[in-house]
Amino acid sequence: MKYDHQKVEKHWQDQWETDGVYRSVVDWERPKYYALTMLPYPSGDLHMGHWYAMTPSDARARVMRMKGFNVLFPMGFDAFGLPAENAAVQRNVHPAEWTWDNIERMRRQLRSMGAMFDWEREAISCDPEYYEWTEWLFRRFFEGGIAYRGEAIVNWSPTLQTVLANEQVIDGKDERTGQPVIQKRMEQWFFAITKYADELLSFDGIEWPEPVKAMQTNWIGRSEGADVIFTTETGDEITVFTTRPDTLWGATFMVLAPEHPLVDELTTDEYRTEVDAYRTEAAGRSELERMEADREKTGVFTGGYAINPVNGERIPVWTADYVLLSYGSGAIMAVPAHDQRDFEFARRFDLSVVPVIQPVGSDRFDGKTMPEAYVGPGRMVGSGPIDGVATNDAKGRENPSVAAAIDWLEENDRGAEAINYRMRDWLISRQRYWGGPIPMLFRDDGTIESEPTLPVLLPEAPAFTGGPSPLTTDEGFLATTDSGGEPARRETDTMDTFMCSSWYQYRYLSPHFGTAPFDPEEAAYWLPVDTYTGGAEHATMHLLYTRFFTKAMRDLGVFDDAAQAMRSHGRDPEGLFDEPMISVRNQGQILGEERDGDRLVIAGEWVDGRFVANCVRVDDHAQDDAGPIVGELLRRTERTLQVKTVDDDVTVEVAEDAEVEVPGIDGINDVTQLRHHLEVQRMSKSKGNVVNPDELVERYGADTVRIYLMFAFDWEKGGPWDSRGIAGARRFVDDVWRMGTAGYEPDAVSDDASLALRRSTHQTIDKVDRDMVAFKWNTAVAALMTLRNDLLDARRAANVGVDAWNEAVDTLLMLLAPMAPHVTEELWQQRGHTESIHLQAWPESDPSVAADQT
RNA sequence: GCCCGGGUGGCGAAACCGGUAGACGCGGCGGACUUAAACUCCGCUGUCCCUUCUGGGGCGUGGGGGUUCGAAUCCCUCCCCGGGCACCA
Repeated sequence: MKYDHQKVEKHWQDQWETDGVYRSVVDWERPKYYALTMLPYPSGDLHMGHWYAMTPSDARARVMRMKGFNVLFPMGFDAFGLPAENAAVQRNVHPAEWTWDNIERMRRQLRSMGAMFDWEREAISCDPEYYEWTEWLFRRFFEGGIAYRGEAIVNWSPTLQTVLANEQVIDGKDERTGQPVIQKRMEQWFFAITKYADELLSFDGIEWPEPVKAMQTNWIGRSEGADVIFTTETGDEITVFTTRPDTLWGATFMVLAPEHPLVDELTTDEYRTEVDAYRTEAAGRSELERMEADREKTGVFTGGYAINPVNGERIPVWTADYVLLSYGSGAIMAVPAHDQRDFEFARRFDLSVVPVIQPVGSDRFDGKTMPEAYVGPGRMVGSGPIDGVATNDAKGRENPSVAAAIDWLEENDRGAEAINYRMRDWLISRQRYWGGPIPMLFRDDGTIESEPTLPVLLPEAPAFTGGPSPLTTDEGFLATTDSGGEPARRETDTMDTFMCSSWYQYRYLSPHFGTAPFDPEEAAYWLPVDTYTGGAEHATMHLLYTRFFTKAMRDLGVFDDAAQAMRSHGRDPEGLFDEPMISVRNQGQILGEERDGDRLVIAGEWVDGRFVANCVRVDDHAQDDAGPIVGELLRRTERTLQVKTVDDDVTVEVAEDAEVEVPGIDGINDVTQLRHHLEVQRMSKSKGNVVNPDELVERYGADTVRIYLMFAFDWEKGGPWDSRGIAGARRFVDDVWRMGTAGYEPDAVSDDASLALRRSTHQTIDKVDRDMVAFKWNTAVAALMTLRNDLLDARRAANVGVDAWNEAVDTLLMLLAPMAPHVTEELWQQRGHTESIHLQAWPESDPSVAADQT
């Protein structure tokens, strides 16, 4: 009988739901395991990436369950956000309606996976019973001094009429829409994530991927050095941060960012016109231009002077846009002899260069002739009190010269040791409708208060135009009263959706709990999350924010009741609320299917028997006579292309300065884009290479899709989809089906053959167990396929005993159950077992059987 | 420029601690079944050379060098690909 996947999968999905097989309930008698996978945004349809991310996470959760853990594996939706508003504008449908429709469709698709989601824990961030508690956390953060109102130069998108976080701006453009972003000064709500910078730098006690830790460390950007106070001739103090206070004696000028408030004050009448012009120009310059590497330094003299606090020298103050207001104090001391940027600036504007480090064993630098800034070890010279002190490449106080300089600054009250971070406080205000309202109100006298009653519900909004948020004009929403009954106006901004997803792992515990963000009794048992799986693209934003949230919640006492409950159950809460997730695993990305090759039209000329191209164009519809060489790209190595033309394979060398045109890739292309275009295609609708999981599930079954996704790639790496390979996964399922359904009758039983099959069985247990724990799904499937092959051989020879055969088949089913839950359950029950295969104990290998025969 | 992760057959990949490179699958080739095709089944499949057809040998994990009895694996160096950060004081 042929395997009817549609019937079997439907049957078991219904049966499991009826039986409540996946309901997770607190049970202090059993060890817990909280498995979490990143919640999807309800964009419309579940795509292959969701399947790729979620099915191994589900398999892992199932393995842990068979190993005796009480497993929680919840699912929900990150449902606020801009796409819903865009849909409202484009299709005249309310964001709520669009979102809830999508959620309904995606729930159905998620069910077709056959995952062990506990749907009674489902949490949806746009549901009032969810965002009430996002608001509650905001209020708690406000009361606890974490949330504050501040003025900032923000990234304002004129297109979207909203402010964006630094993380959402790439190269001066909105990361999502690619629209330009300008700088604007506005009052906004911030979270003081920088208070936690040092704690966030520590990854003690958690097992996170090294690249994620490196990216977060990089992002936080801790630098050790000193704050030094300079005094201007106009009497203002300017504090500058420097990592090299030891080079202060070589500071020959100062530079302020063009936006720095003191620039105005310092500028003398003589230079006023020039400075104002420069500042206007700098303000108009896009972030992209300003960041452009290798750009020649620009700047102007303000006419003002400051006093170098270490030697009393009078040094000129310039303003230049290579100094950024957003880093440090927006002002620097410039030491051109020992900083390459300052050096370039000094040379350009003919400012003096005074070396204060002398490399051991070489001549003293001459400031007039040195060709570039010197950064390296040596001894301090011309540096007064720290003259002669050794200097090396170490950072901060580890470097003797830096330590000596800090000591001198502190003794003489001219500065102090300081630590600076690249990370800024988290700006959470969004001028949008479809988000959680910020629960704050403004009284007539300008004072601020948090909303006395939560939740603040989003009002029904009229038509969406894509302009400013409807909240700003909705009088019914705006007008309210403060705690004393006096009239007040509501905050119209909503919260960054990253806030919603920063604490959802806690709402999952008790999504309907009405008196706190989560039920302390549930939290006491389930927290923290044991394994979190998701994409590496969330390394710095989501994964940093959720760590910050957990630490802030801990400090504000949000976990106190849970800790109390833990103690009453005999579990020590010490350290359990410091980090949200013990271990994190990142999966790779599934790319679009590799195509045969692009058609290229190549122009150029023959040089010494090689064809050198000066123009290469990708055009899939090009005729054979469209150019000197027209054909399919076979291979590319560096600048050499193998091209298959109608009559021959031609080797083409692409000239260094050749023009390359690749459709769909903007900007200047070079020859590397050809390979990129050939092979590495993200799945996207515009490229027409999207593989729809629903169609595959219908044709091959969910189990086959799950097995193929786990088998065909190194999970942490991903790769291009190959539509042909899935047939092999289906053949495997069919073989398993036949072995599970057809009886086995041995012919001439041989003890050796029986033992060999048993050995294979127990070696497979070993291998699969190790691989599944290590998220090595591809080799786990390969091992199971090997056991399948051994079973096929055994059947053909009909020479193993029935016991060995049955042991092998049952083991194969149990080991496969986490990956292919439906077909294994069906076969398990057909083979006469009455309890669900998913409730069985994970097979254990007998080392004496598994041992290789010698 | 800096910081991560990679480079192994035609393709996806495997190789646990330095010990038979290429498991498993896809694709391909040959054969069986079929009127035919698909499905299914059997065999072969890194590469080159020799061969008495039984086998035998050379080469081979991006390039070059090193350590070692032995290197895909360790060290040095260079090249290439992917990702992140980038005038960060």
